[in-house]
Amino acid sequence: MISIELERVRVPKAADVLAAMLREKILQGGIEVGTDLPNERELGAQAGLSRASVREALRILEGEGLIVTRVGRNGGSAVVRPSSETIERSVGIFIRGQGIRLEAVLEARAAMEPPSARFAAMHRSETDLVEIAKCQSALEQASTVGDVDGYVRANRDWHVQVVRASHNELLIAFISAVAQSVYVATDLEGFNSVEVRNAVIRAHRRVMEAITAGDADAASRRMGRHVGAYVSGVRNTQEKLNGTRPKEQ
Amino acid sequence: MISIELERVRVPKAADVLAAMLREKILQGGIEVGTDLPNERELGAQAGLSRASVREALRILEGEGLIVTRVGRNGGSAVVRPSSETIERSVGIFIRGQGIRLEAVLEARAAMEPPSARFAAMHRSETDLVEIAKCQSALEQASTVGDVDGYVRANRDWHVQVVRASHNELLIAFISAVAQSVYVATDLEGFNSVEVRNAVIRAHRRVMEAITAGDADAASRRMGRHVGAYVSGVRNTQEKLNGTRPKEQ
DNA sequence: CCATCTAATTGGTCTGACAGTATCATTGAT
DNA sequence: ATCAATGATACTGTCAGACCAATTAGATGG
Repeated sequence: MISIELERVRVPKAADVLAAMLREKILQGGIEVGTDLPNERELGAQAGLSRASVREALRILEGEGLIVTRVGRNGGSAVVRPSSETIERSVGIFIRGQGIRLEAVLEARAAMEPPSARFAAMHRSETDLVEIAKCQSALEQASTVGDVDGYVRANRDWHVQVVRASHNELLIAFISAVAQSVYVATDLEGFNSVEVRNAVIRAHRRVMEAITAGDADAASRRMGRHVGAYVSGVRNTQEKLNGTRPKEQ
Repeated sequence: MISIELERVRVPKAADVLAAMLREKILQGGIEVGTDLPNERELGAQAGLSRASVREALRILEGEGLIVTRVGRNGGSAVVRPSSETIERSVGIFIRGQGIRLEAVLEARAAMEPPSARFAAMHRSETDLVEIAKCQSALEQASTVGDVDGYVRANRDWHVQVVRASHNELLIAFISAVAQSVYVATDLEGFNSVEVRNAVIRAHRRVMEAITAGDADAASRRMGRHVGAYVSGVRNTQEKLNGTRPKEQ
């Protein structure tokens, strides 16, 4: 018997094939947002598949954030613009699933935020400034009242709002995803001290001044110092907790 | 008739509920990687749902990269560690779906790579250096031969390998995702010139020197100049193409 | 001991039915 | 004529049951 070079034959599932077809039609063919796909029975008839397979394909696309499905008359699947939510979900699962340490998450955030602040200083609109200021007010308010959870939430919102001002959709998505994970993982104890909270508030103010003035270098530098201090703070807290610095593996 | 304050009642789908339950069990309960879930019929019996609903739930988890499913005897769904692939997929869809311009993607990359190079200089292992050097060889090889596509691919791999050396899983995932999108969107024309290719090769060498020497500042600075030049290059090409700079909206 | 066949187990697919829900169309009262 | 109630309708959601296809454990035979 002769032996032929033959790679393992792929047998994709029907639903995967249909999902891939529809995905390309939506992304490449540029079906406008809001367009209704044919109903499930119709799709099945066109593709020569059962309704079960069609539903599986639609569920895949829904998971990818490409369609939404509504029940009832005139219901069905409509094309939507994929939002950053999908990225945020997958990043959250990645962080939890890989067991990524808070320190590493903060490190990634510390890497992305200074350049984001730079872009924010360059591209911010008036409404961006207003939105950032709103978060800052909420932050200061929560701090004086002593509402630690509200404070941490406002803190997250402030950082997200700053990167929003950069008008770079990818950085917005990445930092939103990371900020959310930081928020849920943040040990509130670290912000029980008034001194820490006030330091954060002052740092924010200085960053906001730079962004408002359009001073890109200052915005980047000050944000760098701010998030750097944040990382060190968390690192110290954890060292105190563990007694020793967690070893890199 | 009295009117009660009543928010719109949410009716989640059976599959969503089951998927959420299993997801929590996997992530929080910490089911070890490799563990087999009960088979679909068994899951259906336990949850009191039909096999169709169970399959839909499993498909959701598969889309999230939490399980893999195999057919055949001793097949079934096994828990896996979510990889960066899921992030890369959702980022790719986000970029295509939102119609994000190449310039913005490069901008995000330019924001993340200098700090990544800094971490690489701080944390790189010997094997990291070897891997980076391999990509550089492939790059130079492809350049001398004139294999433009191979050159662009090796270029992507080099950048991914550098961030790998940072040992920050999040930055690795983000930059891999972005680099892949840059790769597929890159206009090969821009690299037809030998001068451009040689400039890239020289820049890479200087970054590698800094990373090898463990000089974090130099690594960051040089990588910043490198990717900055890249962005400008693409921007100029597109200006030439459009005759004018694309307006921000 | 090894190759081969058989059978059991599991996911993949299909069919057909009914329930649940949101919208449309009609009807009836004012 | 206007508008609210009411029924018809067109969808998705869910179910049950069957069969096909792939894979492998275990029996069988050399």
